[in-house]
Amino acid sequence: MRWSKAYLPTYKESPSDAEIPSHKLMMRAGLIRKLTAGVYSFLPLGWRVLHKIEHIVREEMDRIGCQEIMMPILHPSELYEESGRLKHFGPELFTLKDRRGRFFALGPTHEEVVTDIARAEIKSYRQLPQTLYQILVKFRDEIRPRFGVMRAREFIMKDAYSFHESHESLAETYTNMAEAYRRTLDRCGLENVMVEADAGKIGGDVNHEFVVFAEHGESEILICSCGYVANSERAESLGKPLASKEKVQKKPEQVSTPKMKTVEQVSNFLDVSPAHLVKTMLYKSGDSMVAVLIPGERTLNESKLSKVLDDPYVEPLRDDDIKKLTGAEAGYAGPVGLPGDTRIIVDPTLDEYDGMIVGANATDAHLRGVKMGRDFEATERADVIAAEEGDRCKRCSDQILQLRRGVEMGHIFKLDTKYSKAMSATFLDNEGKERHFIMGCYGFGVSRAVAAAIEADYDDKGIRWPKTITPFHAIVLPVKMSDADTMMAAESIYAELREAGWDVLLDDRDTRAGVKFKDADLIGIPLRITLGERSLKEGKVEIYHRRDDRTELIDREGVLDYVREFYSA
RNA sequence: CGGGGCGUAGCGCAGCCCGGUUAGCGCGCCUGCUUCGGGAGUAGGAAGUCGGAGGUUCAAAUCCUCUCGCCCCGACCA
Repeated sequence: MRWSKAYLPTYKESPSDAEIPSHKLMMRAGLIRKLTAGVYSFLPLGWRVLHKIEHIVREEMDRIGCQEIMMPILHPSELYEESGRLKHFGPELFTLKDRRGRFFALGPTHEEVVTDIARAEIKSYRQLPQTLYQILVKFRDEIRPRFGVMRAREFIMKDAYSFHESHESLAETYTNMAEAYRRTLDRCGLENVMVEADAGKIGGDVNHEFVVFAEHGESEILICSCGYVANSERAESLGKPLASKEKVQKKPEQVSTPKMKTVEQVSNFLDVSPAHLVKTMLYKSGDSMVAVLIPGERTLNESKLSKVLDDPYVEPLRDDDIKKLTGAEAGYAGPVGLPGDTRIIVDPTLDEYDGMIVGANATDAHLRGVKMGRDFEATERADVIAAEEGDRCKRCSDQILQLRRGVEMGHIFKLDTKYSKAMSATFLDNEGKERHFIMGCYGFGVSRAVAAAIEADYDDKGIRWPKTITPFHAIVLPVKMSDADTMMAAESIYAELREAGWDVLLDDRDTRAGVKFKDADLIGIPLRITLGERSLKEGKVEIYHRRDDRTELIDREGVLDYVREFYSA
């Protein structure tokens, strides 16, 4: 491609609405342009990178026997009523009406559609297993789209779905898929890790995320040197060691804590560390009331609580309901003397406590020296706190968890029969019995990967593409456009590399060399072939390595071999 | 959805509080001359519904009301 003829606009400055490096650089280097919040066009440079990633994804999917298809974007809303996901997705689903007033959704993922396809054709266990995939634009009306294509409302995703007669078969595909994801990310040059994750709206139990390490990623990963690694939404830990303990008293002592509602206020007021306090958080699950007890300085992980209660719709009590249940204003709830049918869930980190300070279920009062098992009974003991950096690892119990940030690039799920049951998708097994498909689904964020690759490696000059997904393998930069020999060399190297199948960008713009150098750095092509008057006279050209910021002089004749060697390494 | 911020030329911004004639600056863009290996200099030039609608006023980018859009923070901390 000749830059003089190409649609490759670059900016010196970042648009003011871009926050993180990848977003700024994608705008500055002319990869994308925003249409409206969370909706982007890909310009030629961005589109090339997207294609290269898609290509790698296809190869890895095909390698493990997946078959590519293309499903519609427009989905009749009845499908979501059937699967029960209408309310799960809620406002995140983009919906529209046709001229007759019938409702449709723009596909956020395709479990429903693919299950509808499978139930029509797959009738026998002999046709199983099957794995279908597609690379298609997806729509989700995100609460808060941000960071450019990193969290967009319209984005490109590879989604695969597998159908099985047995859990063993699913497990095999699941393992293959995990391996394919790891290979895909490795081939894209992205340092990644597979972690246990939270299932979110897709459902199912077993699921793993593939996270690419990046400073500005939205995912938090907790890692232990013993090998334990998990998403912070799901990670388990033993908390931090207690510095001091509250003494148990003969019977709970009621202390006056006027207007002291937060843990911070109460612990300051009583002059004890927040770890002495036990936070009582009140929830409603169906018709039953739930009190959750966790250490004062900890955060409750609602997703864990949902799982413990087996209820995706758990919600915190509102202030007036708190008053009804405890008889006190919000801020003074405690486990002692709650109505008998209240479920009391206690986090295991509280086992280490002797006494506790808890709300008194009376406005402006707390109880000191409370003992669990004597003053109140726990209904259940379950891990519900959010793990944090610095916690003791639950797996090995003597190492400390470290935090690393990253971008969620892939997410794979064992769905079991969640969708096949909801949508009555069945086949006959070898005994002639009707059974529901056992399913898996596997998503990969293709457009997000473009941003993640930039996020994972850039410098103050611009992007540094990994070799495998770079939009161009080399950029040819003639320094002096008015010099005939320079231009002749530029044209011949450009032609030579192109004929050999390399993607080459020729910067034939009639502009100053400095501008070209800056732009070349910005768009991050791994190899720059600089053609200068002096070195050309000696039959040499300069090769500049973007990643290492290093220049080499080589013979003009050796260019093709040099490029070939660079990319085969 | 709650809170905060911002909409002025393709991009980055000033002007607004305290209303006043042709609305500025930098980058970019066009033309000429000089320059030419790390975002050139110079002379000239094009480009704006001041997000939109309504209002106040002799007069509105500026004040008031409504509205649309964009960005950030939050949406468990009792």
